[in-house]
Amino acid sequence: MAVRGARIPEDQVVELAEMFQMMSDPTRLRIILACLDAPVSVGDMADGLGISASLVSHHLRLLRAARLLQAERRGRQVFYVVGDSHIRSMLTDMLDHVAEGEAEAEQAPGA
Amino acid sequence: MAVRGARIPEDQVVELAEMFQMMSDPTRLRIILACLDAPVSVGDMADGLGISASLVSHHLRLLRAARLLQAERRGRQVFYVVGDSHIRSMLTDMLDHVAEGEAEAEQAPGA
DNA sequence: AGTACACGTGAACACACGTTCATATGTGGC
DNA sequence: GCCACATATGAACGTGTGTTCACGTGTACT
Repeated sequence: MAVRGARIPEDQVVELAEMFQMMSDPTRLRIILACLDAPVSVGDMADGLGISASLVSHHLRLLRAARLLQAERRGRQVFYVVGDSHIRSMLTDMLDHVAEGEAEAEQAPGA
Repeated sequence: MAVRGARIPEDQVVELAEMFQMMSDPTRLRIILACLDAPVSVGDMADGLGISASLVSHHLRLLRAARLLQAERRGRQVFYVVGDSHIRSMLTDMLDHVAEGEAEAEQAPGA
């Protein structure tokens, strides 16, 4: 039997995998989620998430390179937002999905 | 300013990150995509994707544990499918997304 | 210019991850 | 029982990755 997955171009699979990899780290995912609704400065992220500004900056570099976050200077601070609206809606959907899953698990314990 | 991301429960962020991590490896992502529409046996995946059955099995173990794929025995073969329809639609959407991106890049080269 | 603040970068470390090879488990037919 | 086939598992290896610490860059203000 033919495998459908093989028909999808390698490049697109790799690109998609790279996007997922950006969201595969809890710290980095928290950073992305913090920039979902409105631009947030690097310092506020560090404070809000309880991690060093250096670590935030390292992750922001990757997220910028992957075009998941857009940077904008305002004074001496830099604000980051989720650029792609498609990504934004996908993330909110996924959040609801895991929230539902947790609710079900609480409803039917032990299964 | 308050960071919205901090309000989301740690557990859910971690769980979501784990789901994304499952899709963050090209090989594993190809396996998932191969099981999008219909159940596929381990051997067919290995053949179709051009990788060893052992490697496929290793990845399938993770995907099973993450509840992304469901296993079903039929004779001496085991068939795997994407269990969650939410995940299925999310993946097809994401595939379209990257496909569009590639199309635009081809339309406006160099930018 | 010089100081204080916000952010970015580089090196180094420990750890996790994907892959391969060899071997085990399980299933169906003789 | 035995054999062939399909899938699963374990160990081992190289590589990638997240984090920390120290330092560099850049921007505003006096």
